[in-house]
Amino acid sequence: MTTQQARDRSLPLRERKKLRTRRALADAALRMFTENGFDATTLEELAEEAEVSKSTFFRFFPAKEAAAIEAETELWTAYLAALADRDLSGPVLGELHQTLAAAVAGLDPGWDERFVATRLLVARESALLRYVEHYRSGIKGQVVACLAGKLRLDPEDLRLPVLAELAMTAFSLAGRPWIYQGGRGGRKALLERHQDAVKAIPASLDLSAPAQPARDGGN
Amino acid sequence: MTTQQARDRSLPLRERKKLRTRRALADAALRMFTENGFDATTLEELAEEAEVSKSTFFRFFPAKEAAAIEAETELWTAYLAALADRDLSGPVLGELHQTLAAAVAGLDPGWDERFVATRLLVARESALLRYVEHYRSGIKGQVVACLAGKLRLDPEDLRLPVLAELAMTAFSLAGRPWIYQGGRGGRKALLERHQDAVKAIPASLDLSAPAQPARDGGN
DNA sequence: CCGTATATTGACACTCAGTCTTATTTAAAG
DNA sequence: CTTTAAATAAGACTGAGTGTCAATATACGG
Repeated sequence: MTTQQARDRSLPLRERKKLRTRRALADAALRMFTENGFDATTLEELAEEAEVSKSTFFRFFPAKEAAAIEAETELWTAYLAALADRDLSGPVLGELHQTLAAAVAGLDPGWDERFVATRLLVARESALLRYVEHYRSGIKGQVVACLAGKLRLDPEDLRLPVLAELAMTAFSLAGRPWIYQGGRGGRKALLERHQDAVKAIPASLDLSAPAQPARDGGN
Repeated sequence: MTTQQARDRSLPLRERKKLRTRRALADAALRMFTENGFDATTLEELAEEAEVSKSTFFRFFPAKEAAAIEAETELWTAYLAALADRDLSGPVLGELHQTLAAAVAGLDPGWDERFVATRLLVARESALLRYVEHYRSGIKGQVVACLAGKLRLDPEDLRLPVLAELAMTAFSLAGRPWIYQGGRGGRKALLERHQDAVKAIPASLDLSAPAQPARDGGN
């Protein structure tokens, strides 16, 4: 289901075991939270499912929520790595868009399915939504720092967080309808939606209200 | 320190008491979390400081974090109210900017000071940061819904969340340096910074990297 | 193959946020 | 003053998250 590198002979036995445990916990979390609900699933049950103790769980994940969003984590980790490697040239928003697209293209074959399941779960469980928002905000901060370094700009330059925000927002918004269709069309379809969302950004700034709206309530 | 309407004779006694209790809890939270740290302050101590029981605390606030960010809550509540009342005409981003400025202008005289203290605390305590991020995200959703109604657009229109995000991001970014100067210049200075941040939005989209950067590492 | 240093783990105790129930108090209305 | 409805205090209870310690498994040098 997850990355197949757990049988990789290149890694020492100890590391392979750790990877397997981590995957077992993440898979169990996604499945059990989806089936029984986040609150109704206790950590002990989850740990027992993966045949480890509660203490071991916390050696792999900093919180109950974290185990459920591995697919999200893989995505943004790949994004940050791709960004660090990239030579930027031309409009930065476009570069961020391409970087994210490249990161998505390089993910595990099974990632699509897990990502859809993860985001459906997150949309249902507010505790997870909160956690993901905070996680993405941390990523955004790292993107800003990376960009400031590459572009030799003041890290306080307001344009950087705006761009980082827009790039991530566009992707997340693009993902929403894709997810509710069960990921139809695979990640190729996701990237097309992402493209559209990026185009919607300058269009947003041009959005105007009619000069004199009918004034009959509105909201 | 907080709103002075607690002695307002127009309100029934019971309501006045509730307001006083709420303020006592919010003030105690801001002060105690700042002095002793968020984790080191238990709910029982906080409740005892305000001379109520733990159960009462949870009748006023949904979480320990919520009591510390009343100033933030007042701001965005006023923003939503101002937006609901407003007739939109012209570029929407500019309208959101003006709406927020009007909301800030209408807040309590003591709000500035509490807001500075709140945001300094939030920046220090990651649990509070997480909570605020989630709170603002909920506000953003309400802004999108309100805009969709007023502009008669599909609530799924990607431009709406982008605009809502940009308006809030601009304000929060503008607030950062203002806060670290202790709110120097009052809310007038804050609104000037806000103005600059809004201007930085279209400038962000134009930001380009040099065609061939020196390629010497960067980050 | 064996013994030792070093991670990794399980078991357990502990704190505290948050929920729930019940009995008591207090404001408002008649 | 009495009745009614709301607010509150007190305290039991659940479960997440932390810290400690002993047991166990792994890597590694001989």
